[in-house]
Amino acid sequence: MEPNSTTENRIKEAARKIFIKKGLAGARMQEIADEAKINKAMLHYYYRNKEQLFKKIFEEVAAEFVPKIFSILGEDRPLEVKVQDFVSHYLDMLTRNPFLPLFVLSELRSQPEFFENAVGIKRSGILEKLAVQLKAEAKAGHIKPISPANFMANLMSLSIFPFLAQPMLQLIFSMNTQEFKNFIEERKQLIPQFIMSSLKT
Amino acid sequence: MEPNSTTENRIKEAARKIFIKKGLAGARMQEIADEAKINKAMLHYYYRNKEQLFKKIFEEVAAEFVPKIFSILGEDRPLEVKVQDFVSHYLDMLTRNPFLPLFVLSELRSQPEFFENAVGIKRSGILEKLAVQLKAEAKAGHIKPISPANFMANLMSLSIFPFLAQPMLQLIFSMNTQEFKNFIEERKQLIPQFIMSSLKT
DNA sequence: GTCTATAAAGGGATAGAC
DNA sequence: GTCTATCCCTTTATAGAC
Repeated sequence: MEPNSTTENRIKEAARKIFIKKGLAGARMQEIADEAKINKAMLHYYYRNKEQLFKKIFEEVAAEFVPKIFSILGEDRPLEVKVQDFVSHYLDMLTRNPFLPLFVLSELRSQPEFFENAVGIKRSGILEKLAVQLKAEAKAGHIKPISPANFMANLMSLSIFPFLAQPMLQLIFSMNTQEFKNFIEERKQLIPQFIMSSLKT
Repeated sequence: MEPNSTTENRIKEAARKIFIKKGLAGARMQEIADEAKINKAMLHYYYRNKEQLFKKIFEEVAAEFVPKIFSILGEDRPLEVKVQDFVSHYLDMLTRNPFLPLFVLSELRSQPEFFENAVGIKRSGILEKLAVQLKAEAKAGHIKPISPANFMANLMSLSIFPFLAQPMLQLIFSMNTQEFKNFIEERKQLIPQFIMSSLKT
């Protein structure tokens, strides 16, 4: 068993696994209990009901999805370096947690209110810093002008979408799981190139 | 009521709406019946059970998601024109059906076998034509070399992801629904520019 | 804290009248 | 084809012993 194997930790790990795979509606309390190797009644002892257990898990997972990594974008470094760092770290994280984006975005659609707490990015000032840098670089003629929203949408799209569409991409391009991993690995180099080339004046 | 308001059509429209919003596990037969303004028993009369009703709907929706529009990419026209056409048409379709991508990709994760029939793209020869064109353009020095998988992944990422992440983007960038529509409208021009600039030699 | 047993609600499916 | 009534399995949640 795991190192920090208290009952509560086992419940959280099990719930995380099952909720991410099946979503709130598709998950079964019995399945979570089995995965945690405990009795179903214990779930209710620790977290009164399914909703509360889910809420707890979702908030933790959502906080990972819009992660510390975003702080990279607020640092005082050249744009290109920040893009490379962001893509590299984010793709690593998503390779370890490939189902995370679909889970967060799916549940976010039906439960938008869960998200507000989890997202620190809006209050962090990162976007403002990024906006200043994009404007400065454009004024200096280093890049084409671009809004922070479009810049971020492009960066996140190129990084996250392949994981959302993994089954479809594997089907269309006849990739097995290892080939998909190689594809992602290759994109760690390519995405920053795409982004920076598209901004060239 | 709708023009072609047979019972079967009303069931399909209602089921489509509810399944897309809640998914297979989250949808309730009662809710679909209410939406269609018929009795729950009628659902079972027309489609023996929930699974079959879902399968019918999913196949139709999946066929729209990897749509006729993809044939644009196989045509004998300049790359730039094809990209513009594709983005413009696809973003229009997604604006009319903003929940469609999340639905298809979510259910595809748990039911990959449903998709095989719906995807005509692999058998269509479009990818081969596209591969030839990308290779020729690169050899002629018009664009940087790029694999069809990366080209398609970029094109689909930039087009589809914003709809998947709509609630998150609206939250982070403080957009209301109209502003989001304007954002998408703007991207009809921007995405082809990004794509083509990133391929410039 | 942990278990067994069971209540209570939810929801898919069917029988049978019209 | 359409409805009402109902069955019955599944799943959440609780009671109560240890």
